[in-house]
Amino acid sequence: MINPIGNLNKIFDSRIRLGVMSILMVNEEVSFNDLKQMLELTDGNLASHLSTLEENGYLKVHKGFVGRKTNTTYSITKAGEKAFKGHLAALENMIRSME
Amino acid sequence: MINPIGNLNKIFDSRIRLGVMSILMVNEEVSFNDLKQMLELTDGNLASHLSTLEENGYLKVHKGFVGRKTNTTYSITKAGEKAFKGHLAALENMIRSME
DNA sequence: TTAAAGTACTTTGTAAATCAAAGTTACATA
DNA sequence: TATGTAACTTTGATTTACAAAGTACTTTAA
Repeated sequence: MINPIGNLNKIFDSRIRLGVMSILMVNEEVSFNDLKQMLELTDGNLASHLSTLEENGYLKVHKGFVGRKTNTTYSITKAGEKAFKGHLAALENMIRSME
Repeated sequence: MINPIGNLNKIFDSRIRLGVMSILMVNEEVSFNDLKQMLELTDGNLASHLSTLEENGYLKVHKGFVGRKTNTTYSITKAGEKAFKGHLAALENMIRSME
């Protein structure tokens, strides 16, 4: 039998990174503050998970303004989309063996 | 918006515990060694994850024999089944928002 | 009858991950 | 001038994960 967890992506073991990705799959661009509120996180915690995702090439950052306030938004990359879909497929496979 | 990761079960953040549970959802009883081989783990690592699951009431242990060799098997409890299904439902909910 | 091997752990020690809180930089508004 | 907001980074503590070694018991092979 093949290891049923071997295809799961380690980056997505974290519930927070999983949450960020699932939000960015739906929404083209989401701001730092929106993510923070949706996921109920402290600044530091969110920032560190975002940088993990960014370092892995799963999302990209846009620094802009809303009026005169700084506004950082995040969006998923092609690689991120692929990785996330791959992870979901692996989860599905793992669970499909249940039938 | 409601926190999309709030309903995920922390016990199942671990890929290994997720793997154990998914195996035990299919198979009525699985031995320590079979789990070890299926998940490709060291004894200690598997044992510690199993005891976490046991402490949470998600699986139960049966100590028996095969021939004259000791043989420990594990099976899922009702609570474990419920928790696992709940986790999967939470994952699905989180992802369903993608459509 | 020693020796080697298997089962199912527990213990030990280290490394990695997680997180809150505080500090930081930069601009904005009162 | 002082307070506020955004988006971090740094710090430090706690938790988690893991491999490796050790343990207790039994079995099988030499």
